[in-house]
Amino acid sequence: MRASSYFIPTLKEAPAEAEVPSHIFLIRGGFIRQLAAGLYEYLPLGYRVLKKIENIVRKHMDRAGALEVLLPILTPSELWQETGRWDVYGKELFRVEDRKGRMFALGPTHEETITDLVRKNIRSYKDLPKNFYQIQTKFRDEARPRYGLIRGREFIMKDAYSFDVSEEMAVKSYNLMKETYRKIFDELGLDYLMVEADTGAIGGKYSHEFVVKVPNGEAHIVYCEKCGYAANVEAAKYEFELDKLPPEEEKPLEKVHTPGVSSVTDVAQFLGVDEKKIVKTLVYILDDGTAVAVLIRGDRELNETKLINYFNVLDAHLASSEELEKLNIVEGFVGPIGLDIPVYADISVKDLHNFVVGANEKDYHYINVNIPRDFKPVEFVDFSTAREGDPCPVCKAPLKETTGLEVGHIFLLGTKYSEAMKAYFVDRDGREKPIIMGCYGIGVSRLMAAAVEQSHDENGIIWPESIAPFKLHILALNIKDSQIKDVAEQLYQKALGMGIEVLYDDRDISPGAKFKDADLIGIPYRIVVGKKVKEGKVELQKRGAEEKEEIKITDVEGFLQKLQ
RNA sequence: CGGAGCGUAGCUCAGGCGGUAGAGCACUGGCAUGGGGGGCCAGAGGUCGGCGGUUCAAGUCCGCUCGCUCCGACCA
Repeated sequence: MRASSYFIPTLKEAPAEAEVPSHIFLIRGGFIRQLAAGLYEYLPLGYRVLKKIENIVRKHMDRAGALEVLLPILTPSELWQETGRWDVYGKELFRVEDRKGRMFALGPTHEETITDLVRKNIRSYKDLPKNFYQIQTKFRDEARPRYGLIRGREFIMKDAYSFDVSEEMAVKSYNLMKETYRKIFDELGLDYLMVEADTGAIGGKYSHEFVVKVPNGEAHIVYCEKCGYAANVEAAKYEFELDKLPPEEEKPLEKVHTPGVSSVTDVAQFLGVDEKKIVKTLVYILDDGTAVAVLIRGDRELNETKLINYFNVLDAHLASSEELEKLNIVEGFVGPIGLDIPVYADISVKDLHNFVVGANEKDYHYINVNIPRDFKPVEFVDFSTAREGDPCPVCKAPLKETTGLEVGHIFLLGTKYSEAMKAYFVDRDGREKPIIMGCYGIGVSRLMAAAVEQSHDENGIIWPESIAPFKLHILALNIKDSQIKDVAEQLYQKALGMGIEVLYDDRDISPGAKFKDADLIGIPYRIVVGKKVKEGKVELQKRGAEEKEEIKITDVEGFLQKLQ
């Protein structure tokens, strides 16, 4: 491709709204442009990258035996009503009405549609297993689209759905996808982790996320370097035993005056005790309106996902001042003793002795509290958020913490959708049974951003070879110099003839501008044709590497062969 | 959805004290040049987000509205 007839509108300055490297460089490099919040246009260069990512995903999905389909983006509301998600999915669902008043959703994901297809066309165990996938534009009316391609309202996703006759077979399908995902992300050249995850609103039995390690990522991950355990903090466990305080003789319960002192730090300081001996009492309101108290040691953070899962609700929130008042609970001095609502305790409170809690009375705390002498929680549950340094739940080595960008998520769904939508098959024994499902997503357009987040420098993008828009960039530094032009032209034709994807910068602009653009665009290999042609030499460079290498023009062919 | 900020040339931004709009870069033509966004000359480009109000006069003041961004909540 000749740069002079191509379309790469690079920018010297980043648009004011771009904050993160992938957003800045994809816009500056002429890969994408923004149309509206969360909506992006893929320009020729950007679309080349996107297609490369798609094709790598497609190749590995096909090899795994998955069957590519294309489902309508518009999905009738009736299907969403069947699974209850028309209401549950909430405002994130883009809803549209046709001229007859029938409601549709712009598909944010396609469990309903594919399950409908399968229930209408699969009747027997002989038709299973099957795994259908598609690569398609998805729509989610995000409350807050941000960071360019990382969180858009319209984005490209690969979504796959497996259908099996038994849980055992479904696990096999799930594991096959797990391996397939590894191959995909390996080939994309990304540094990623596969982590245990929470299933969230999609539901199901268990799930794993694939997370690209980037600074300031949205996903918080803990992982163990020793045994390989890794999990999203939403789902992460840790081995609490190692962090327990030593046993103590029980002292008599005492109420102490603590005027205006209510935060853990303040109470610990005021009473001169370790934060680990202060127990926080958090009042949560579940989505059915029930209030529960949850105790957790002062140095630990509560994990709302664990709480929501334990109580098997869709949502829960910390009680507001008004809600506390209605319950007759004294804000800032809440404690388990004499509380009228059910009290649950995090495992961090188990075997804790002579600790401090609020006295349910303004400006008072109890000290030397002991279980079960002074109160008895309904149950001890793991409610706390794992963090760096906590012992690994598998091997007890200290956990590490990192942030990342979720680029893939796989779920073993079980029968959630097949039962709701009556997707049954007739088994070998002649009985009708629900199909066991799994679903598997990859954020294709987000991967483009993830690759840039992970691979760039201050001058621009450094594309992994597998997804670079072109493999080779030829710069003719002075196109008016006929010798330079002839040599560059020759090399370009030769590369084209060898089937190498090459971008030839034949524009009549200054050398500096060409170098800057080349760095910004980030094509892996570069041949610079300049003054040295007079000595029969050109320069080779690899994007991201400092060194330049001068080689004889006659030797370029050998270099090109390596790029084929 | 709560909080905050910003909308002036293609991009980055100035002008804010009311008096008919500017810079740098980009763009067009010309000249000189050619190894890291370089120089000189000339030019084109704007209903100052929109609607309404105050005023002799509004980019500037007031009200409403739309859009974009950031923090948080939320998020397969």
